[in-house]
Amino acid sequence: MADRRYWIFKSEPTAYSFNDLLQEPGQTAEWDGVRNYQARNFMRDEMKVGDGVLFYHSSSKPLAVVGTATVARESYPDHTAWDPADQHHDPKSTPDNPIWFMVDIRGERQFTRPVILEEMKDNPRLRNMLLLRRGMRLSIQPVTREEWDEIVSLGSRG
DNA sequence: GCCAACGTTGGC
DNA sequence: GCCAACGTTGGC
Repeated sequence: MADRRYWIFKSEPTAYSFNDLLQEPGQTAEWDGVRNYQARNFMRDEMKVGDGVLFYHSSSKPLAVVGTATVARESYPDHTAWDPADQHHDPKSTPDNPIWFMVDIRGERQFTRPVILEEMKDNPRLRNMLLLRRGMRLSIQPVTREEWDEIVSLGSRG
């Protein structure tokens, strides 16, 4: 898969954790609720089935990448935007003219140990990671092959 | 709980 | 189209 791309998805584990993903049927879940255009564009325009996903726990202890997932379904409209009862309801989005999109991801591997944010900051190989940039709040970010390899390698150590 | 760094909204 | 006000994110 020469053109496989890599991403990092942030999630607050109190809202949805990596463990929650692993307990889904088929370990697969809709990544719904994203209401940021840049993150949407990544999902809608750039993600392909098979892309790698680093699963990052934000606003938690520890702040860390805890495992990997893969994109299991290419983007399609996020139906939660049409649901008035949903927390992420957006009346501007309709089935005829959807604004928000999502992909499905499938849990792949839980790390043998979390790769914590502090450690990532100290790692010269991750110096340029978007995640570590001041003020970078995007919940979905692209990750380079090198960054992916480094983090997966760190997370695979005993 | 604080607050910096955003993104969005809406008046003009 | 500008930009102040506001809301949110997310590390600290």
